[in-house]
Amino acid sequence: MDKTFNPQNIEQSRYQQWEEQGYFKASGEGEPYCILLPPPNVTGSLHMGHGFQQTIMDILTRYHRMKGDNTLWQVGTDHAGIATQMVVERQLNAAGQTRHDLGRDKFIEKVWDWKAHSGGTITSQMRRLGTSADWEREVFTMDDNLSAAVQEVFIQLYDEGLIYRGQRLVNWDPVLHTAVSDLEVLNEEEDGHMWHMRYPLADGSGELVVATTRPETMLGDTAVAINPDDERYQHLVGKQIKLPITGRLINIVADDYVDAGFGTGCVKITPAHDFNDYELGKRHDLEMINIFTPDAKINDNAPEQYRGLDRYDARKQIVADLEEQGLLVKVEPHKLKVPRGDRSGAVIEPYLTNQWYVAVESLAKPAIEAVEKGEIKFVPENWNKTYYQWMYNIQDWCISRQLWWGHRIPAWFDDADNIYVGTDEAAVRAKYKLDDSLTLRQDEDVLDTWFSSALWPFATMGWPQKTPELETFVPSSVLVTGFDIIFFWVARMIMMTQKFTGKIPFKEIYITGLIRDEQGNKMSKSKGNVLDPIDLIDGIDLESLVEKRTAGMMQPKLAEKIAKRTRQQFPDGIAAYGTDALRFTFTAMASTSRDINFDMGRVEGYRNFCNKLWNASRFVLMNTEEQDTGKNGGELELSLADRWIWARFQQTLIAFEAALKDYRFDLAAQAVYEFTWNQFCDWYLELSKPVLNSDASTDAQKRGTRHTLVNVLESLLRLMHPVMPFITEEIWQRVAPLCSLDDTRSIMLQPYPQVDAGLQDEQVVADIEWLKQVIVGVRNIRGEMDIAPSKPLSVLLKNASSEDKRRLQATDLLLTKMARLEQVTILADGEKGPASATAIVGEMEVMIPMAGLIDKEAELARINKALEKVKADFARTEAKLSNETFVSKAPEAVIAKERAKLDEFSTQMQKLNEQKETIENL
RNA sequence: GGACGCUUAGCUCAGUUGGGAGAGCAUCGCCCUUACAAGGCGAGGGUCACUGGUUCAAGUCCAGUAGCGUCCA
Repeated sequence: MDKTFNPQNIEQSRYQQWEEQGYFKASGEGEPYCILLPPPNVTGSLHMGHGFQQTIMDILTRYHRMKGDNTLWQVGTDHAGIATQMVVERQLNAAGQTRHDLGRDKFIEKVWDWKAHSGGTITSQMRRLGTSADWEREVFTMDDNLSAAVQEVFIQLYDEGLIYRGQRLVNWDPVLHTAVSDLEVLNEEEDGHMWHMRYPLADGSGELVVATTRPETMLGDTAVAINPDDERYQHLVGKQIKLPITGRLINIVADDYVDAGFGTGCVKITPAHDFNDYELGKRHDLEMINIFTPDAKINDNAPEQYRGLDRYDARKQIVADLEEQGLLVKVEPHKLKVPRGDRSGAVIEPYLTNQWYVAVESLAKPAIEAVEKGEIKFVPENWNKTYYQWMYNIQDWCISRQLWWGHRIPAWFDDADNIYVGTDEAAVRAKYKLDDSLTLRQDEDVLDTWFSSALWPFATMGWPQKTPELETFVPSSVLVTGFDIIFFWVARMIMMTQKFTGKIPFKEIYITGLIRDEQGNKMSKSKGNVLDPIDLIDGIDLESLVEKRTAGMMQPKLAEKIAKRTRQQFPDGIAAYGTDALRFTFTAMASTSRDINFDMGRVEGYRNFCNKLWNASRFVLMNTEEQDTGKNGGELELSLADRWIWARFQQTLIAFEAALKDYRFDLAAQAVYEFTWNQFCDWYLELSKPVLNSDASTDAQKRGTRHTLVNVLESLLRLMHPVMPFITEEIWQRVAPLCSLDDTRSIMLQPYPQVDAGLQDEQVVADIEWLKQVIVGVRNIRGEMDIAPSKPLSVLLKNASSEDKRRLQATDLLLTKMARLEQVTILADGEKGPASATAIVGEMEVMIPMAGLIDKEAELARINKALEKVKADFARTEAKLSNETFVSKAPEAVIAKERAKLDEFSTQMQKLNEQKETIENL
């Protein structure tokens, strides 16, 4: 084995073997356990959030597989309508073409070409993470069978009246020329202005001043609203305004929606271009005047001089015109929330169009109940509040998109715009008994990508066919995802799965935190703080990293800033930490918090942990390979240390499994880290050396220790395999032949370790803890007295009880070696011993005579420090116990514990005082 | 405006039904001891944001305040 752990040499070939051997497939035996991968965009590449969530899914998958469950991790990708269409369109544009030049069919062919060549990026990156998904079952949301499911669902919902077509105000992306759902719009605060404009009353009796952030929309105003309780304006209700520029007459209406304290208290109402105004307009039966083209240019409903102007040019013009007419009162700087499309970044325009909607109310009800009844549980539980809040206020879902790439809506229109829904034109004609002479045209639009994602839990299992998978893996076990798509996806899956299978889609929903940078900022291209998980695995040099972070930056200043920061933060680029270290980092950071600040220091720490495990394994192998490990029989005599490490392993296994059960991956990681490093490496390996290296050890003893070394390591590897698949497999392949195992193909196929009550032994644990205390006591004195670790010492034990003596006898060899002692002498009762530096272990004092070794002042200082600490402890405990209410009200056990503590502190104080006196008298 | 969350060591974070403040990294000493310097041994470091309440006992429960953040309107 190499002296240091080199992940690059092992990972990819191991993965290939696993995949080729078909180890990722469900066994078909045992309890079903299923995880659905939230399908990543086929255009996407792996980001830290994917890495994090997929690590967790893989831990659960590998764990349950080893536990013997019938485990399926269902993977696939999402066709990502807008994103994918944009990618391919951009390529066309670069070649001087548009999609319209090609036409719909040719364009879609191009998209499929693109998918065939570049669509596999994210799935190959997933493989680098070690994800053990069943790739043979990989699906794509545009596959034939999934498309059939989409059609089926659409048709059924339409036939039941749950899908309808209607004219509504939608979020319109004027760049992409499509409607988008509320969830695809990001509202961010931006600097803008508030224009105060004079609106004269029609009867010439005065004027109102309205404030707006969008003066250009005045061309579509159909009312001015005031609050009904606003005494300033009450008397004007019912009067009319003569709208400037257009000269149209509009009403003054009263509505609670208006906040009298905001702006001037008078609000211009543009029902066709604002969601609140739209609602208000419906309440007051106002006319809706659309003033924009699909490009957000002024249309023919506006006065001629503005037609064709872009909305922002129109704004300038209108403001100028108003000013000229003396109708502009003032302009103030104003911060406002600007809606932008999450794909295009364009300012979204509320726009009146015909769209398809799902009426969700009846679907939402059982979906809410499933969570209320506890059939579906959120982890952490608190997220159900977010879910309820959304579900109780759920709006009908706009599912049509004006795109080419996606599931085309299975609806046909005749010339009178009657709607016919069915799988294809022939089916439609048959279904509705239409005459052949009637011309039909199919709806041009496609469905929202999330519409197909919502069917994921059952469509991936073969629905609408009745398949065994549908029976076995619905509901799935747990959904691992981020809170950002509870609405987008989780809620919709629950609704659709219940509707079409009568079952819930999953039993638990584990909501992960969001990975941020080390300062808590969201990772984003524009901030230049994005980390690529693959770079953490393979490493990247500084220049490539800078290049990557600044590529395609439109603003040179920003690029410069990012480059500078990157050079500062990663002067040597990023080291290759390997997949296991990255996975362990994700695992250790998976606590209950909703934000996770990714700290590079921890990746490095866990890389070191991998190296530690690697080297510990080297040590084990060096001492067991080609030696008798008892695998073929022979007497095994287990030392105290051997029995101790087995007992500690049981504790670790229990803690690890309990943590996994609660989805506390951080605690699981901590348990395995602590055991491996602080118990197995720091103590057990050291404690095994005296046995292995001593001529006094019998064959049975050596065999026992070798057996323990190799078998504890083997069990430990299995325990941690779900977290760190590569390094554990690599080491296990060397270790397995030294154990009595029938099947050594892969650690993946091994059973998970089981708790063995027979190996739990509190007495042994206490004995070794005692030994550790004595050793640490001696080391302490060495450290603080500046005595070389290599110098052998003589030690006296004072006030040793029979238990201490028993333990000393049982651990004599270990103690001598580990503390580098040449002699251990037990003082007789009452014997004082020479002046010494002392460590206290329970009632016993471990003394190192000072003669020639120890500096009087230094030892006094040490004693004083210890005394002060004990005194403080004593005082606190004493105060507690002398409090009568404490003694009368606290539970017996607590009081007894306090009393015991007081005794302990008192003994320690007494001993320290004695020592102090002895040394002072020197 | 509504909902939710966070504030514990220099940094990143644990702290399970209330009962002697923890880890990793960083810092400071000493060590190239035959698994590991990506290491070993040891040390220092905290008014648990603030105020009040409940309790024998509060980092933990309750109320309020401040700061930060997320989502929804």
